Amino acid sequence: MSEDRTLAQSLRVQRCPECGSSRVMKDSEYAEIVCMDCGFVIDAKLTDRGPEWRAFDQEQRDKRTRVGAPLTYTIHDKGLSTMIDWHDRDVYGRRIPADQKAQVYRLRKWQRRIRVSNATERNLAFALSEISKISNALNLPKNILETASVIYRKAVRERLIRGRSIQGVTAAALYMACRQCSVARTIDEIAEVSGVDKKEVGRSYRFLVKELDFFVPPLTPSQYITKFSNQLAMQGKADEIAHKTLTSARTLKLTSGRGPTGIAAAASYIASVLTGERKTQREIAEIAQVTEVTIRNRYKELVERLWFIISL
DNA sequence: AAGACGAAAGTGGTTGA
DNA sequence: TCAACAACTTTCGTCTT
Repeated sequence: MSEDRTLAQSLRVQRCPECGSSRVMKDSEYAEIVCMDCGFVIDAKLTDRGPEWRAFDQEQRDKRTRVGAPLTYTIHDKGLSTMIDWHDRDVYGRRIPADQKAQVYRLRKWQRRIRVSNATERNLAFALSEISKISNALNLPKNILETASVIYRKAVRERLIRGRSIQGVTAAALYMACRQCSVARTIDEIAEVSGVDKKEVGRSYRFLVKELDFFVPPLTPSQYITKFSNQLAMQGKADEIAHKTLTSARTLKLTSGRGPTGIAAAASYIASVLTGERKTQREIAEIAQVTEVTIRNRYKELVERLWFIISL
């Protein structure tokens, strides 16, 4: 009974948080819940972590509990590592008799060999550590790391890594994960910390999107606005105004075809002026990675069309 | 003197023949 | 594959605060 309930709870996802579609499907082969309309990966680890037994008293609980680290996709064997340590001692700390030492040594050797057995495993182990490194450097949340790991595993399974640099693909997978989770990070930032050429990251990214048949929702300026106001240390009020400016701009069709960073930067600039905590164009340009000229152009367009809305 | 403004030329990526 | 194209950048001179 409780088994059914916990499973149902873990699968109770009715709507895609990204596009609101109710066509949500469980892809058990890849252990994902995926939105059928926009491709958003709603949940990537369909492991039922709840206990599949019931315990009526402490004794039963102790008896039935099994202990283990949670599964993670960020370690090449999903965290299911067993290591035989190098002490020649048994579980009670007693020395192992000489005639068994050779056997323990052999076991240890094979354990090591099995863990990272072939080239694919080594590749995976290296790539996943690389992903962790980059995501740590960028202070990315853990779910991004997991998503990126899943994407990379998928790429490996589809044999897409051949002929491509591991670093390039890891960076691309991470960028993809950011996009999937609506975390505004530019290719530049990822290229910077991963030490991979920006073009290479972009190429790999496009390749992955095409081959894995992913639909990646386009980055919206509003995601950048949140990021910018954080970096500019602006107050919530300014953030709010910037978002409002943006929605008006969208209804006036001023956003299509324009780079989202430029629009977000301009909206942030307008907000900074309106709230009185004025930031220079250069400051914002620096953070937004666009030029002052672009901010000025967007700003001009926005003000021309929006001033009457604001004055109303 | 710093910041804002805008013109003009240059750059990298996309599109359509 | 190539030219046309729009968005964006770089550069630089001028105006404003």
